[in-house]
This record gives sequence, structure tokens and C-alpha cells, in this order.
Amino acid sequence: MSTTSGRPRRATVHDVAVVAGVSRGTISRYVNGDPYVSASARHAIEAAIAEVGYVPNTAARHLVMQRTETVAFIVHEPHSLFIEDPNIGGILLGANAALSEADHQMAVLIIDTERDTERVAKYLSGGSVDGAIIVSARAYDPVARVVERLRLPAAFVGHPPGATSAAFVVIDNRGSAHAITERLIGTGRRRIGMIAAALDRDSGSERLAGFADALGDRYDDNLVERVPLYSYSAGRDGMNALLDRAPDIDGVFAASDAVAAGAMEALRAAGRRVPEDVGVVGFDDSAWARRTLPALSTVRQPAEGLGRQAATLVLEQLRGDITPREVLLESEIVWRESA
Amino acid sequence: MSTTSGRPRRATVHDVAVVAGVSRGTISRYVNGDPYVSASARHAIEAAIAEVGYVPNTAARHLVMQRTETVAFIVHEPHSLFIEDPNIGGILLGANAALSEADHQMAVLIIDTERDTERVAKYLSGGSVDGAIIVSARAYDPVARVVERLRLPAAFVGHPPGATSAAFVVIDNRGSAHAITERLIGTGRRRIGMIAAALDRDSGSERLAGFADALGDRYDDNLVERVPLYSYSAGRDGMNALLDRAPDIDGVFAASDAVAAGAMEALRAAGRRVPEDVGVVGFDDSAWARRTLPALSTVRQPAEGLGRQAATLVLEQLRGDITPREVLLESEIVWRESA
DNA sequence: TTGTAAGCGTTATCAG
DNA sequence: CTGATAACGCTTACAA
Repeated sequence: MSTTSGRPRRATVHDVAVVAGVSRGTISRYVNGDPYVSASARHAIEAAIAEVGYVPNTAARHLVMQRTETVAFIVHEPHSLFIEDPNIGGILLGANAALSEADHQMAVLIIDTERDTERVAKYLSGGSVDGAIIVSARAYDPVARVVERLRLPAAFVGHPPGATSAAFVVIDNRGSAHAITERLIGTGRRRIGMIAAALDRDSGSERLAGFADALGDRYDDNLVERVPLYSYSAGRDGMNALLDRAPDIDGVFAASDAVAAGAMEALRAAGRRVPEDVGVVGFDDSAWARRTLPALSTVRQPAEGLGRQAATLVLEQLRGDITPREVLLESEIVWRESA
Repeated sequence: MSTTSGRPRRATVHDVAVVAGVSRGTISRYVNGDPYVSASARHAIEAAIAEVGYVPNTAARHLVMQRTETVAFIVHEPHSLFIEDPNIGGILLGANAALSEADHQMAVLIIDTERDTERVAKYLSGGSVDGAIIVSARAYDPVARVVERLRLPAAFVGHPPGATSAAFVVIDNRGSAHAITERLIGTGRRRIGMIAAALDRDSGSERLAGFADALGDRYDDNLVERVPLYSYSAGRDGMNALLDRAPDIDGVFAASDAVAAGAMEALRAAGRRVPEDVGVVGFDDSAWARRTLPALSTVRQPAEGLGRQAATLVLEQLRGDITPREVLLESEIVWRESA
């Protein structure tokens, strides 16, 4: 008499229990793989579950278990980067794969506005997730602080902000810088310089160290220009400074692809051809690398690996394992036409 | 005496009630913005909440309210597309923005393997979300079916598979095809053809219709080559066929960027210059569009708008509003060098 | 091996 | 305006 549409009521353990003719406790034990369930009960329950279409209610489960089997994936990136940087998609996919294999959910939280920050902080505090993967947190990121206050098992992709004891996964900046500089040397360049950026960050100083490692005795500090940011304009300015100081320069390692793009612009303005007169290499394999003409030889981040590792780190903490605080991932060189 | 570390126990309404000296019911009313809370109670509660650091437990809330204020964002795309297609990131961001404004969470569910399909179906059935946004579902997508069986308020980005009554948001394929063809005409081409693809899909037939609309009397069916797929090779073959039939062709509207890229390859092989001899335009503004040489003039999907609209559609259904079943979004033309 | 019953932390109804 | 108290659907001792 009373059916308008409306959503179908979900079957509960109780319904299954009635149909199967056993108690709710037994249903629960069956569902959770408890070995102490007789074969006969098992059969009855299986049939009943199929009949009523039972699926355990997540909220009830979370409430009583105090666990959600969900890990947050928090991205705090400017809008444009999220869309354009292929790395972020790869990290996401890698993390999803690892979590999925461990039967965990991934809750992607995008922080795009002030309002989002607050909402996410509340979400985390509300116990909706067991752990968190944090991509590119800002210094003094409020979200990172919430994670720390909650003692939420977490792993950062990239260096965590401040002096947390949090686990993190990073690429081997020094080793990769060393490797790409070596390849640049291999092209026969004799006067190789570097536009070093962001030396106040680990990534920046390590890339410079790797450059120096590769050059060894031939390292000439006069061929290193230090700029503040990983930016296009810093690259342009840096290259101009280098060109002033050492007009015979024939190879440049730029600390990032954006810097490299700026440097190439300066070289073009100065009438130097790339790669004929000057070889240029970058770092990151970001969208910049494909936009330059010629396309940039650069260091590709193992994006999926970073995501996978970060997820693994969180899962291990959840399991109570002792986990490394820091994981270094080797990255790959993509050789295109700029050197 | 007893403190090893371990996670701090979360404060509950009960704790707040004790500190504030009122009942749990009153706390709950305050937290949920019920107006029937005296000023004195309010003050006491505010202080108590701050003191004990209370944040409502999400699971308990969900359980009793039978709502989660969470909307799933389901992506079912091949791996590579997820990373490379800038549209998907935009849709995600747009949906997040709309949901965030309505104080809802977005749970991003990526389906990458068989296992994922199952996990996601379970997740949805478990009542973890109030609604779903589905991007690019497959025909007979099991997830789409679960959504339908659950009568979960949903919105598709793109045409929903099968004959569901689900709401969806699409771009105006016909109008956009009309517009870009018109611009191609505007460049002075006299013999304009089309490589029409996927005519068994709405998007395919509508793009052809838009092309015909723009040409009006000048439409010549002999200049239309029909190919099965939106693919590079179909584009190459289609162009070759067109070149055979009408060697004097000087303009081509390809049904997608991939098709356009294939067509350009065929033109190059035939010794025709683009855009000097033949103008080419595509559709989608996918990664292909920037890879061709010269870069492709094409139709850009309003990605963020699609995501925002889809989210809005779901939120409206949640609110019980009567919602449109279909939303058409106008898209934008990106004029580059290929025509 | 199974049933019973006590919570998990909220919200909501209903008297006061 | 406020306090009890009964759900919400599940897991988990504890008894049997």
C-alpha cells in the first residue's frame, strides 16, 4: 500500500540473521572471516546474504572499530599545477595502487582555497581516515600541523615542512643532478655552468652538490649563478649573468625545467643556438620540458613510485611496523634535444 | 604513571558536557546550530569545546544521520589518460570547488584495475557516500550499475552508458562543431571536408551535424569521410581517402585531435603544407593538440565547468530539488596555427 | 561453535 | 530552553 519510490532500505545484519536463522554475532563473525563458524552456518549465511543483498554499513563499522581503512591523499597545489603537472597524477595513481592492494580506500583531499584548509582539517580531526599522504605541503602548513597533533600516521612526498619527525619519500636530488651533469659532460662541452636555485631548500642545495660531484676538479664556482627561485624569470636573469661572466660557456645545468626555459629564452635573445652553441639540461620533467624548443633533456621523477612508496610507508605505520623515516628514490634521465 | 605515547584519545560530547555542565543533548544542539540554546549555555559550551579540543566523530554522526555529506568522484580512465589529459584535472577541480562551497567532502575513487571495480562497488554500497559524480563510465560499467541499483543521486560527465535516466553534463558538440567550422570557413577555404568519427555515438553524429549546419548549402557529402574511431590511424586513413576523392581539398575538420593528428601526418606524407595548403582543425584540446606541428586549432572543453555542473546536479538531487536531466555546456575555441 | 548483550559517539524525540 | 533516553548497525567479550 505504501510504496512510492525512495531509496531502498539497506539490509542489515539483523535481516541476514533472521533469514539465515542464526544470531547477529555469527553473521558478523562470518563476514569478518572468523574461523569459528560451522559449515552449515556458513552456507545458510551465504545464501541469506545473497538473498537480502547485504553489505555491511561502513559508518557503523567505523564507529565500533575505530578504524576506517581509509588513507587521505592531500594535495596542496596551486590550481594550474594540479592540472598541468603530470607528476601529480602519477603520484596519485601510484598511491591508489598500493592502497588498493591493501584493501584500503584513498580519500583525495584537494586544498584549493582557505575554506578547503579548514574543511580538510576538520575532516582529518573527525576520524575519517587512519593515515595521510601529503603532497607538497607548504612551510607551516596548517594541515601538516593537524596531522602532527593528531599523531596520524603519515608520509610526505617531498620534504616535510618544519622539523617534524614525519616519514617522507623524495627523489635523490644529488644523485640525479650528478647523473644528468655527467651526460651533459658526455656531449663534449668544455665550459659547463649551473643556474642553482632555491639553495635554502634541500632540493636546491643537493642539486648543486650533485653538479659539483660530477665536475670534480673541473668545477668552477665562477660558472655557478645562484638565483632565489625555481622560476622562469630567475632562469632568464641567471643565464644573462652567466653569459656576462663567461661568454664562452657551452653547457648549462638549470636547477629546474622552469629555470631552464628562462635560460633558453636568454640564450635565444643573446643569439646563441641550443643545442649547437650551448647545451641545456633541466630537472623535473614538468610541463615546461615539452614546451621549450628544442624540447628539454631533463630528470624525470618516478612519480608513481613516489606515490606507491608513500602509501606503503603509511600502511606499514598502520600495521605497527618500524618504518624508515626517509626513502630515497632513484630517478631517470629523459634525453631530448636541448643537449 | 601510565603514559606511553599512543594516539591521544579524542574528546567526545560527553567530555564537553561534563566540562560545560550541561547535557549531551544541548551540546549536540549547539554544534548543529539549533537556535534553542541559551546564551549562557552557549558560552559555557564554547569554552568547554576549546578546552577539551572537541571535534565531532564522523562515523557516529554518519551512523545516526544516515548521511555522510560526501560525494564520490569516480574516474574510470586508462592510466595514461589520467596523467596526460588536462581535462580530467580540471573536472576534478571544478567538482571539488562546488562541493566544497556546499561543505561536502569529495571522495575520489580511481578505477584502475578489476580489483578496484569491486572495491569501489562495495564502498558505494556500504553507504559511504550520499551521491556520485561519474567521469567517463564504460558501457555496461559495473559501477554505473551499482549506482543505479542503489538509486544513488548521481551525475555523469559525458553521456551515461546504457539507457539510464541519470543526469549528465555534456558539452554542446553540435554547437561547438558548428562554431569551429565557421572559423575555418572564415579563413577563406573553399573546399572544406570533414573526417567524421564514431557516428554510433552521440558526440560523433552531433559533430557531423554541426559541421553540416555551418556549411549549409555548401555542404558536400563527398567531402565527408566516415571513420569508425576517434583515433590517429583512422585520421590518417580518412585523410588519404579524402585526398583521393578530392585532391583540391583545402580545409578539414577532424572529429577529434587524435584524428586531426593522423590527418596531418597523411597531409605531410602527401606533400601538403599545413596551414598553407590545407587548414586543419580538431576537437577536444587534448594532449595531441600541442604535440602536432603546427599546433592544432581546436575546441576546448570547459573542464572545470563540467565538474562544477556535475557536482551541482548531485547536490540539487540531494536537496530534493527537481533537476534537469541534461546540461549542455558551451565550449571555447582555441585558435593556434594549424588553420 | 554459538547466542547474548554491552558498547562505539552521535542525533532526535519527547517530556518537562 | 533543557535533560533523559532510545535509536543508528556493527563488533566483541563473555557465557553457554
